[in-house]
Amino acid sequence: METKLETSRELSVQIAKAIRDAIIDGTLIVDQRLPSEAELSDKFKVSRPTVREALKRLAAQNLIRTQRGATGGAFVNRLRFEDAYGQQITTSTLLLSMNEVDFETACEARFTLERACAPLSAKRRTADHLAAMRAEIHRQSQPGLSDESFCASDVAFHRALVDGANNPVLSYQLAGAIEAIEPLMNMITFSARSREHIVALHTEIANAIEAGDADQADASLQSLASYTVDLAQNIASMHRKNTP
Amino acid sequence: METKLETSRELSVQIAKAIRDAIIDGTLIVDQRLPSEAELSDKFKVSRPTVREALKRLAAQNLIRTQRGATGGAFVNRLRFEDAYGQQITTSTLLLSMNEVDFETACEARFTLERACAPLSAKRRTADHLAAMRAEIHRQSQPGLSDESFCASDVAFHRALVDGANNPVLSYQLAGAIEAIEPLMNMITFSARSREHIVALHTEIANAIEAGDADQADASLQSLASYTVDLAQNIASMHRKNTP
DNA sequence: GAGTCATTAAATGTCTGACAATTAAATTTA
DNA sequence: TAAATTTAATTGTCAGACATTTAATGACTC
Repeated sequence: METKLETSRELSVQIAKAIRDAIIDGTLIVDQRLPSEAELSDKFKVSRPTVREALKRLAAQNLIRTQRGATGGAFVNRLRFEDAYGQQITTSTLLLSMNEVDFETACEARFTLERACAPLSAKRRTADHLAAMRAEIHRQSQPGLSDESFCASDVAFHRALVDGANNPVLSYQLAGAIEAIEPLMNMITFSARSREHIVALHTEIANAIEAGDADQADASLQSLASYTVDLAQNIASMHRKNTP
Repeated sequence: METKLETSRELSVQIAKAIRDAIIDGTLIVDQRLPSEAELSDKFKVSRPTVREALKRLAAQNLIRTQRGATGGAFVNRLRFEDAYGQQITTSTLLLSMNEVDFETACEARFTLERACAPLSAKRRTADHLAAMRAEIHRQSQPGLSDESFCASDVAFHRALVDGANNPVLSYQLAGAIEAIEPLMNMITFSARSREHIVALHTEIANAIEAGDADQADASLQSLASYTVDLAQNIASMHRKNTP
């Protein structure tokens, strides 16, 4: 582990950086135990609270985990895709809400990326992925489903589609794009008619994926994209009319 | 801000969660000042070090920033795309190195996503984006360029291509996919001949983007993708032969 | 009156030292 | 041998203090 620190910035930041770098460059490997807090404060010549603040920074990024007790300590975490998903989604959600990205932009990003996955999914999807998609379509057809549940099912459908590409990196990257948009989608009220239309398009997509027809899947996804944007624009314009 | 805390987990985790929730649900809005550490420790009935550990967790996620001095304190951060890029790239890099994703998978994800951006970029790129791409091509043609610099320029070229789509959400999502692969690419030694080939393909792509020819851009990207994978596989098999 | 400089107060950053809680290993005991 | 107990190491938490930074306040000079 590198002991050299810059000057000027906060100590806990510098220490966190030193440890993070050691993890990234492989000096500290997965599941390896870091020195105890007392040893670290010796090593870096700072007090224990300062070391602890640094460790908390790393823990917040899932880079380390800590265990109490005799054989306890801080251990380098194996970053798992599921952990990273969570971070991705939190960050993406905040980005979308705080930067006030408009729905159209977010939607375009989502469907652009998703269409890119469709050909791979058409080739590689397993029966499980297809079953998951069909199950969500079925759920979406239930009358009396709340708008939130409908949206949640929509997200699940699209994640199954992306997972069908059988590329964990793609799934990871897409998770942010697909899930982060859910809060925005939740502002839409889905009429019975629009739900019907969406379910029909989902069915088209599932059929195309089942048949291995990438072009058809792409076309249906494109329809769904433009329909979704239209829907949002209608809602927005109606909203503007009602609250001038 | 919600004061209710669960039991059983660490206090600093619970406090961080309470504040994070307040930020996400809008109770605390951007640039708003949090109570001082002393007030927070009163409010949550914990000591100041514990509050500080909680704040460091949030700072590590760029959710808050702190300022010292008279009017200082912790403020809710407006999460900016550039901040998020950094997080994305760190996480993606770690994921790739620790999960030992093979080059082919990472490469497939990258080029799949990038090809999705190309049509948008062909339509919307500004002169600046095009100039950036040409500049990187020029850099890549310089003899005596180190492999690291060649890779860095490669990344810059592809980021310019993606940025040309003029969709910040896309740029954000792609940043991880493109940058995280650089460490893997750095393990490749580029011969003069392979550099030449890559530069030629880059030129094809730039020309297609300039002409607004999405199909040609896609085709060239596809060539580049398979060439890159081949290159990596040759290196890998040579490596296996030399170190049996 | 305006501008410059010192003072002050509030806040975070850091340190010291202590105790509590937890956990695995070592030790003792039946 | 096996169960119970003790022990030691480590993180979690606390209290109080001092250092550092920063902006606002007030005093002084021109």
